[in-house]
Order: sequence, then structure tokens, then C-alpha cells
Amino acid sequence: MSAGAPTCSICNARETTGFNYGVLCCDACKMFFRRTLFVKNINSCHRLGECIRKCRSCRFQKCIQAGMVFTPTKNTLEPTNNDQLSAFLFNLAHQEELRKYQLVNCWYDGDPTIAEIAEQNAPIKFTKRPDGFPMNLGEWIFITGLTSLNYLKKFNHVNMLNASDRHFLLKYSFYEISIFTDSMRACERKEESITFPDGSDIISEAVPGLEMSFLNGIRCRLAARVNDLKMTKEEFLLLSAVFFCNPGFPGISKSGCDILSTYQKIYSSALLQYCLVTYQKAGPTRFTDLLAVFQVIIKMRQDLSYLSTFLSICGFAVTKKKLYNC
Amino acid sequence: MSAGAPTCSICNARETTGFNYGVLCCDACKMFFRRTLFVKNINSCHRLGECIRKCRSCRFQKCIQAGMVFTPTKNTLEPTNNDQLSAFLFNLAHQEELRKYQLVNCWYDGDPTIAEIAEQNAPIKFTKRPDGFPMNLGEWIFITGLTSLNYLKKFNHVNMLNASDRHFLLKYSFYEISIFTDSMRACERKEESITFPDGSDIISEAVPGLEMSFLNGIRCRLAARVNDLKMTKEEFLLLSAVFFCNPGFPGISKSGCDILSTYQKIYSSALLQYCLVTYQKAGPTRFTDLLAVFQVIIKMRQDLSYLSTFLSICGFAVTKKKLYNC
DNA sequence: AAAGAAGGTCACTAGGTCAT
DNA sequence: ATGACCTAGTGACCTTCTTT
Repeated sequence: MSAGAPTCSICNARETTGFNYGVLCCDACKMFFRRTLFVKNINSCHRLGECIRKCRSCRFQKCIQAGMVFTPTKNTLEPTNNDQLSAFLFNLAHQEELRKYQLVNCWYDGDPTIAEIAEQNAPIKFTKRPDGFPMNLGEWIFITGLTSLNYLKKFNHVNMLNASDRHFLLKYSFYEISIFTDSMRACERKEESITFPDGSDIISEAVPGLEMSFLNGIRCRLAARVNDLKMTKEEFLLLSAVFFCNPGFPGISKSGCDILSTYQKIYSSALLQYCLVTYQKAGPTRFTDLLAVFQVIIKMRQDLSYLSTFLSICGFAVTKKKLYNC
Repeated sequence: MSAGAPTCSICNARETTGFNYGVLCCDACKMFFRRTLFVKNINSCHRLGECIRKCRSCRFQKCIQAGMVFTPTKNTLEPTNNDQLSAFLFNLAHQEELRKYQLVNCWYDGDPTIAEIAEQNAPIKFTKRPDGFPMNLGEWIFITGLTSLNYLKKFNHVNMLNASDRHFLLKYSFYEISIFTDSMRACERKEESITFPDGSDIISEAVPGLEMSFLNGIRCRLAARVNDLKMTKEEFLLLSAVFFCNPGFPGISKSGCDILSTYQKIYSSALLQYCLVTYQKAGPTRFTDLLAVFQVIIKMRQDLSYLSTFLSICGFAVTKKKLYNC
């Protein structure tokens, strides 16, 4: 009797009805997630998703942790569809909050490859980082990359790609997204230079034979640009999404490119709408200013590649984690 | 036309508006029940539920008899939600008063099975026991079990279970709850040994070949533990509720277990809050001391099973009521 | 046409409000 | 204190859309 569908992993009460917003769950949790995104009537509760009680905040946290994602479909440029944009932003903001929480508090015991992460269609399972856990440069780089990957994996378009395209997309974008996020954090903390959450430098101490100006460029240039623009959190989230749909990454198939550009259009028109609503006539200029940040991200990425190669030749390789090798 | 809703069984005056706190009744009686739980402004009236008009006490009694139940939903550990806990306790205390009244004064003419009781979604209909009704051991055991079942059936979670799970839950818990209640009564009467309300022994007189220490263990061990702890009525009520949500009873489905553990969390956090408020720093210890009583209840249950089997082999079976057979 | 997922609808009930 | 009425969250069920 009652073979039925498996039990919904979010409410642990009802049977799943299929994939809803990217996650296998029940109809009730689907509607709950949707309503919450559109109405945003959530009071934050300190225990993150733990009071299985009738706590709306924790139920929503469980949705976010399970990877539920809302993606706008209707043309967000229609002013009437503004609530689609705002639901999308609400969704992204909570995903980003989770990423930040995991970066500061969590840990992952293992050394996965990008390919392994791309294969898994469940979110990465982090564990609480023990108090007094010794974080060094390599650990920070690792957890930064891993939390970024976990954030990126949830996007709708990732699940639509075939295994190979998904692998390439994550491989060629997670590093850029990480440094962009790092720069945004520096900006929020009113710091000129990128650091890790504990304040430590992102470049290893002893680097012989490299110009200080080059190293300071890595530390500061992108953060300075973000700061000059006074980039909002919403702009950051949308811009990351647009960047993450770059159809130009190497190795991606024709059909993959099509999917990526479809989504890139969605996200960039969402960004444009945000700019128009927020800056009125100055909206289009703002939009292009934001897109121009891509160049700075790519420049920083190149500098970091050079630095990494240089260090490794000198025998100073910082991390041997597979994330950054293959 | 004018089919309308049936008349409210509590006030016999208005039309029902649907299920409120588990009972089909009108809006006015719903609000009356809620207000009374939270304000507790009730003067007890000697005629139990009989003067329907204008008597608040009797109206509330009718609510209780009809099986209305309030279950805390907000996190009772929030100090601001203390009134939820107190409303819940007020509710339980009155349900328990009713059970006690029925045990002492009522009777049930029939021999129902657990399955039949589980199917009925109305409370069990007891009748007044005639003066001078001859109570023997078997009658006491029967009415004890039946009033316990009537008490338990009203809990919110029972109505959420499917028919099969409900049957198993009642089947495997009503006996334990009964002996726990019996022990509490002994304690209130300052007696070391469990007896029925008329003072008669719970073990049949002629039991050949069993050690006195074994029999006295059954009579006294649980009551002694309750007495040692100086368990309050509130602790007893909450602890019973926690026990009654044991997801480990045999035969219960996965979804049933989930429902039970959800409610067990609610009740146990209510108990914890009670302990914290009442005993301050000693609260957590008190909480675990109380939970440890489960072991004693289970031990007593086992001893009684053995006794029952033993007696039945000797041809001394005390009761042939179906409650205790199938 | 069949299946899977997004989105819409509505009956239901806990809890709040306010004139009496 | 009461009860008629209101509000909001919920989830079962339905429709629509897309893809194969």
C-alpha cells in the first residue's frame, strides 16, 4: 500500500508531485515558495531552516537550501511584470545570503573536481566549520570557489545544459564570479582592497620579483570600479547572472550556446529594467556602465592566472585543490 | 434552498461554519473557546455542561466534551508566546478533568475494538453509571482504558493520521497512558501503590506463584518515580502528550512517523519551556529527568504484559474485553 | 497525445477587529 | 464579553503552456 511518490524533502509531510522550480517537492511547498517570492512576507528567524515547526522563515530557508529557483519568463521590460523582476531578485538575494553564510561558517571535507560537482544535481552538502578551525590562504580560496559553484549550480539554465556544457560553463565562470563577489564584499566593508572574511590578504605574503603595483592592481582594481559605480546589491546579482550566461566560454556546444544566450537575454533585460526603473532617463547609460565591468573582471582574472603560474614556477603554489587544476 | 449548515452542537443556536479547533461548530463558539483558553476567566459550575444558557462554565465544558483542542503553532520557546503554552495547558487540564470525571462516574455499554474506536471521529459517548453499580477489577480496567482512549483521540495529530496509523497509535499507546495516569492519581492521593478510584487493587487477588516483589514493583515503581520527582500536573500532561507522539510504535507508516515527530517536537518544546520558566537554570536537567520516566512506564507495561500472560495461562484472565485482545 | 511543470483558483480555518 | 465579519496563509485541484 501507499507506494506513491517519495516524501517531500522540504516539508517532510506530503508526497512529491514532481520537479517544481528545479527541486523535487510537493505541490504545497511549490505554492509556498512561489507565494513567498511574490509577496515577500517573511520574518527572519535566527535558526536557519531548523525549526520544522510552522515557521515560514525556516520553510523558505529549506526551499532556498534545496536549490529552488524562480526564473522570470515573461518579458520583464513590461512594467506590469515588475513583480517578476522583484521575485527574481528576492530569490537571488536569498541564494546569495546562503552563499555568504556558507563562506563564513561552513566547510567541505573533500577535494572534488569541477566535473564531479557538475554531475551532482543536488546542492553541495557543507558541514559546519568547527570553532577555531585554522583558515589559511588555500582554505579560503577553496571554500570561496566551492560556495560560488554551489550558488551557480542552482541557476535554471545550468540544469538545461548537457553534462559537457555544464562542466565547461562552471569551469570557466566560477572563478570570475568568485572574484566579483569578493570585490563586492570589499565594497560593502568600505575597504579598498579585497580580503577574505577574516580580513586576510588574497595574495600570499612572500612573492619575490613582482611589482607592487601589479599586486595592488589585483587587490584593488575591481573593487575600486565597483565602488566608483556605487553598485547596488541588486545590480551585482543581475550582473553576475548575465556574466554567468556568457555563451562565449570555450568548449560549449551550439545548442548550449543557444540556451545560454536565451537566458542571457532574460537576465540582461531584467538588469536593464532595473536600471530604467531606478535611474529613469539615466538608466541606459547606467546599464552600459555596468556591463563594462566585465572587462575589469576579465583583466583581474588574467592577472591572477599570471600570478598563479608565476608562483607555481617559483615553487610557491598556494592550493593543490582539484577545483583549480583540471 | 435554505439547506444551510447543520446547527452547532455546542450552542444549539447558530449554524456551523466549518471545523474549528477540530470540531464542527459555529463561529461564536469557536471564538468563545479561543478567548476562554487565553483569558481563563471561568468559574466552575457544578452541573457539568448542563445549563446551556448564559453559563460560561457549562459552555466551555461542552466545548471540551465535543473534543475541541488548541495546539500551539508558534514557537513556544519564544518568551512572548508564553500564552500559547498556557492556553495549551489549560486545554489539556480540562480534557484531563473530563477523563477523570468519566472514570469515576460513567459507564459504557458495549465491547468495542480499538479499530472501531479509531474509526469514529466523534468522542466516545459515555453514560452515567447508576448508583451502586458493581465495579470489579475487569470493569475498572475497561473503563480506565476507554476513558484514556477518549482523551487521546482528541489530539490534533490523531486526526491528521490515516486510518491505519491512527489505529496503531491508539493501540500501542493507550495502555501506557493509562498506567501513567493511574500512577499520577496514586501520587495525588499520597498513596504508594496504584489503586482504582474506589481504592481497589489493580492486581487480581489470587495470583499463585508470582513473587510479591514483582507484583509490588508493578503496583509501586512508577508511582514512586512520579512521587520522587514531585511531578506537577502540567508536567504530567505535557509528558503524556510527548509520549503519545512516539513515532516508534510498530506498524506506523513513514508519513505517519513524520506527523508524529512534528507534533512530538511541538509538545516537547512546550515541556522544555515549562521547565525553563519554572525551574530556571535547573530547567534542562528537569526536562531530561522527566523524559527518563518513559523507561519506567515501558518497564511497567512489560511487567503487566507478563502478568497478564501468566494469569491467562493459569486460567485467571481478568478481562475478556476486545480493547485488550486484538 | 502524453507528460511535466508553471501558474491560477478557491474552499477552508486560525486569528484579528469592532460595534454592541 | 460577545459574535458577525474580515484578513491572510494554505494546499488540493485545475488550467495552460511547452516539449517530445
